[in-house]
Amino acid sequence: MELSHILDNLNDSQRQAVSAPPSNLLVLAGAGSGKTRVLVHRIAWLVQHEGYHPNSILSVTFTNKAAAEMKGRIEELMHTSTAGMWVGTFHSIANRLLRRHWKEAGIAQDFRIIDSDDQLRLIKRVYAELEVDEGKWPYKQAQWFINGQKDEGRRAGHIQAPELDLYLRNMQRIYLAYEQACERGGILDFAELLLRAHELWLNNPDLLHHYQQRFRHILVDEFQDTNTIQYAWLRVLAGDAVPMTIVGDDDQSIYGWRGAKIENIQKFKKDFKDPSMIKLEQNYRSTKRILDSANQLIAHNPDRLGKNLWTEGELGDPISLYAAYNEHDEARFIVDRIEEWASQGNSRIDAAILYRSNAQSRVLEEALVRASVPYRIYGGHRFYDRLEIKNALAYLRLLSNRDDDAAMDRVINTPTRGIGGKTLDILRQHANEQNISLWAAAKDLLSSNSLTGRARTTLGGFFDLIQQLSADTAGCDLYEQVDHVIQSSGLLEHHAKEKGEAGQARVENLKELVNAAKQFETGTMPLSALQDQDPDLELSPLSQFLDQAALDAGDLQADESHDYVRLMTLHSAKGLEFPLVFLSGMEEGLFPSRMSNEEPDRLHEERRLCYVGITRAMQKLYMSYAEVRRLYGSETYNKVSRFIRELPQEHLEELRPKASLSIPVSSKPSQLSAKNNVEIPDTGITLGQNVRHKLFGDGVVTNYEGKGDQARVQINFENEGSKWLVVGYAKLEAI
DNA sequence: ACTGTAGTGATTTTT
DNA sequence: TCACTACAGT
Repeated sequence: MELSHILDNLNDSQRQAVSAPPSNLLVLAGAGSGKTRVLVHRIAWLVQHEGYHPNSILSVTFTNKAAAEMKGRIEELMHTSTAGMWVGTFHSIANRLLRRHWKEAGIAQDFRIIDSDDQLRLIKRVYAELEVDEGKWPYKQAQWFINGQKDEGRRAGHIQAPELDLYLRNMQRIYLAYEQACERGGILDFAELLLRAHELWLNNPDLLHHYQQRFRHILVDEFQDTNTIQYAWLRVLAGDAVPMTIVGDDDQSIYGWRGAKIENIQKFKKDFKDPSMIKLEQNYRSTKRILDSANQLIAHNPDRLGKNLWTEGELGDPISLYAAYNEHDEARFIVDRIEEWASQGNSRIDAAILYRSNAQSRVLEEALVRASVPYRIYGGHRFYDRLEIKNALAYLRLLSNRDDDAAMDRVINTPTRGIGGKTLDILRQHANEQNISLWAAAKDLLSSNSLTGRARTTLGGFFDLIQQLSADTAGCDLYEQVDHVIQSSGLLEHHAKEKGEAGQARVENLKELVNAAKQFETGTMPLSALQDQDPDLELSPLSQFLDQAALDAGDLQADESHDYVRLMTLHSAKGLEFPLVFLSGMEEGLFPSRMSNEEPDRLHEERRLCYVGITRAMQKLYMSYAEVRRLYGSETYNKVSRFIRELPQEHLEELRPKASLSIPVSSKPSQLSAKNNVEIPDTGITLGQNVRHKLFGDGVVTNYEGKGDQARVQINFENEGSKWLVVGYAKLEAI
């Protein structure tokens, strides 16, 4: 077979990685070094050169987006379908295994997956059941605890809680009751999928052996993001039988706070047999100055595997640093730069504004709106997370599995049908006492005539509604089922009644859900990246659709327009690239976050986050910080981020050179009026004078304060309307 | 069932 | 500051 297409157009290290013998291999892939390319080409190499059957390849990613991209590129390169290959996220692959082997895994055949929102609701119910005081032990803390334990592979029963450790004893109690509630409802949360998949191997040696025979090679993307249970799952599956190719970058590990173990990369080198390592250091994305800056920054971190990005490309522009007076000034500056860039014939889609925390987006958004610049904020609510969608899905879940308490809990009185708190209490108590699901409890109470009056009527009404919906939609197409459910349940009407535009939007979303169901069935799903149906399994379309909704974000396709700026957190920018990038809020306390100040490891992760941010930029990078920032209602005066100081100064261009207007002011901060015509000492500039600033244009000097090189001049700029703007160290010329 | 108010807490997020 | 929650009152 002609194989040149697999190895052509690769650089030396890429080619080495792709064509390495099929044994354990670690590919240390720097940002923008073509790691997906290497993974895809390696799969093609294994199949077309080493003669592996496509079915014997297992390729694991973290996000659906990455999995979808990989599938697409494999098909493009190999001109074959990826249908037989196992390419998916850890969670979707775990789900696929558990759907097949639910018996061996000891779970319900029709188990449903719940997201963290439903998980929290369930935990709240457990609290009520156990009469735990929420004030003492916040719900979120229990959720954090449970997920953390599962990520480490620990069950509630494994925990050794000393009698005096009240925290641990309480958490264990909650974890235990939560486990039971999940068991009762046939519910699996995200962490449980992974834990069960791991236990599946441990408890069923024959099954493990079967899959070790089946998979001849395992490939893992973003290995630095694996947590303990994911590593363990891979470790057991691979054993000494299945070689692995892992790709990762320790310098881009930014998810330690949610359990990712950066050391898993080093562990791989120790735990797996004869691993070889190849570094991909040639970068095809950024200019030399950007790469040099990133390299020098990350060099401040200890214990790196070590890697230096280089490029054959241009030196490029310096990194521009802007010291804004406050967050509004910063936002205005960024918007001005974008408009300047757009006016030079560039597209706004090529520009991204990145920030450390979501709270920062608001001011930026305001500035964009004021300047009528189109933008889109990334992150936040996923399609399947919206209230109305979750409600609709809960009805569908209940149709698929009556025992799904999380679903029942959500819709039993949505829309309101007069089932009051008292009735619910009775129902829950009965369910707990009998250790049965809410649905079973309702059935019990209704048939035993132990309810009276209104409670009986309303609960009976709900019971009949679900049965009726089920009967009505038997044999229907999926989309008809969805459509029927949102209408007959009264959900559509309920949301339509909501006042304002919100109601309208919700109705639209519900219609979009029907549409999504239609497209899901016909296999033309633009909402989705998943499409990970197991051809060997007979799962109802509804179940498949619900799995999809649980495991996939359902992100809408990018807009038709290519003229909007993108705003996102540094975390969600990982894996992306933009010609023009702004890193905003480069201040101590914000970035690095004050929460990371205590532990060195957390600070290192912040530094890696900055490294990720810098390496997103292809052509031009701006960084900015605000001297004063309003945060949580009070003004904070932050120092410039240490990360700025860690950059090579020769690649930095300060848009406000400090030296150009250093004002030795010995007097107290002044409140002098602009009319006074007082000279600011040693500057030759007087209050009331007209000045020109190279970025802001013309203005009037109206005040100064501070002393020494801390002095600030306050200038009222004409083009800023009546706004006051204080500019420190500004380069000014008199006009 | 809806509405008002007082209290609270506030990186980062995928599945 | 502000957005979200729990709870009390109608």
